[in-house]
Amino acid sequence: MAKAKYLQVAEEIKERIKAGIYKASTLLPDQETLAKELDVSRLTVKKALDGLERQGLVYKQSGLGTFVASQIPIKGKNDAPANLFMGLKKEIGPDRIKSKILHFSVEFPDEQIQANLELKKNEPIYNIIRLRLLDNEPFVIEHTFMPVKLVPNLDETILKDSVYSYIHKKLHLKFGRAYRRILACKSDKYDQKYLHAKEDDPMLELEQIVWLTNGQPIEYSLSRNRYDRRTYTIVENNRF
Amino acid sequence: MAKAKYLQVAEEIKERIKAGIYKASTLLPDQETLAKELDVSRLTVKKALDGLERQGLVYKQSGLGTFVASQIPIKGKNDAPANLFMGLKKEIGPDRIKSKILHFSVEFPDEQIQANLELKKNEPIYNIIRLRLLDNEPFVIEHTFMPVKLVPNLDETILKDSVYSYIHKKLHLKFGRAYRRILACKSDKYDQKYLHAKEDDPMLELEQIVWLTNGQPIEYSLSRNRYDRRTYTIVENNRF
DNA sequence: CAGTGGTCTAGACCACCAC
DNA sequence: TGGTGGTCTAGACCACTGC
Repeated sequence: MAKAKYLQVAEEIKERIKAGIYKASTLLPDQETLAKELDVSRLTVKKALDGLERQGLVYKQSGLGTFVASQIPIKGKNDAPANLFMGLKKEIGPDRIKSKILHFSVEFPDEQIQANLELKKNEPIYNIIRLRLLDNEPFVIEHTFMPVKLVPNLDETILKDSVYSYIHKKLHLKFGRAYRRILACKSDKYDQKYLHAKEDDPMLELEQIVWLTNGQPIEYSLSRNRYDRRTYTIVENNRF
Repeated sequence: MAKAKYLQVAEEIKERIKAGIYKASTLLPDQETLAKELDVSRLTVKKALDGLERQGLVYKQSGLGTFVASQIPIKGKNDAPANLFMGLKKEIGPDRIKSKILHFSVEFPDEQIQANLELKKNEPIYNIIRLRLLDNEPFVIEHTFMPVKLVPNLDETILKDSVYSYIHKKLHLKFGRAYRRILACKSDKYDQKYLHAKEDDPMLELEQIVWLTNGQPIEYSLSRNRYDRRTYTIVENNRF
């Protein structure tokens, strides 16, 4: 089955913006015209534009039309979108990311993990600590907890490769939603040893719970970044 | 004019979840049933549920139904949603927030501000630094730049009260989208003096550009928080 | 006033899931 | 196989904007 029409339409319009056919701060053709040209209904065009508006690529003004949004001037090289559902390998590229396993065990969950992953006390979890290297430089320490029952047969090979790809492609599970918290904190011994953070260097931490589309929590994790290597970004639209 | 039906429906369903009529991890009535009960079309119900799904309150499974999402177990007292379009006064409550103006001037913008606010070099800006106090305790330092042409007649009274409320209620301008960056950094003299941060205390900074619904940038700002007083949270859904 | 996007409807067909 | 949500259509009316 092909992708939904509204996604194809969104893709097409996105391409045209990228290609410069529709230029920044100018009007797009109106929804009716686009609908006729692309041979879909107006509602399908609107749905596509709604998606692009949420992504910040266009904005609409009732009574006027739909405009291409201006470029964002403060993009930085350490920026990472805070709303992604993918692993580092996919985000940055498999060639640039290497992983070193600092800890890998199976345990019974303590009370906090039981609550975060909705588990009973005798349902085992993986306790994983990985150092991720970007271009062979220490980058992030990821501390991950996952229920064994949802991710069977996890091993060192998968941990070195890509856990997310294993979950998606082998187990055919899909991520649904996530709750994330971003905070600053002081560096600990681990950060100093593995990320070469100094004692008075701040750390940027991302704490998250990820749920599958069927509502089951599959991951609770903490990612600790050096403050000079990572920033998190959010594109937000007031209309939704 | 009353609010759109799909927003009223969303509100109604939200209330029922809060009231416990629909309980966590259980099925909602199907869309057709809800549509009949609330006397709207099925599409209107779906639109309402889409909104609630984006907010993380429910999740849908094709073929099964719509479920009430489980409670989030890691909510903390310093959590602030990273996707809000409102001032501190409205977020936390006007009684608990006080503001002290540390700096207020009108200037020509430097090159960075010109780029961030899409201004020419002779279009003046406000340069505002405010210390915000929560329950009379130092909380955030906000450094804000706004074009004078979009926000005329700004004065100390408004700065002490609520800039956002002035922009919305007096000037009738609406925020459209925002690009935000969250980062950790070291404390500077200002943080130490006004937020009583220690020299080796990390800071959590939010940098953002906010656009109006008509595409004009209205604000570039930096909010500096003590690491132990603020965390930013994001609810994200993989489907959108 | 004309043109734009926003909303809403009834009806149809499809994909997905449990049984 | 039956019931669920996902998509799509044609058509209608409304609200907002600039002229």
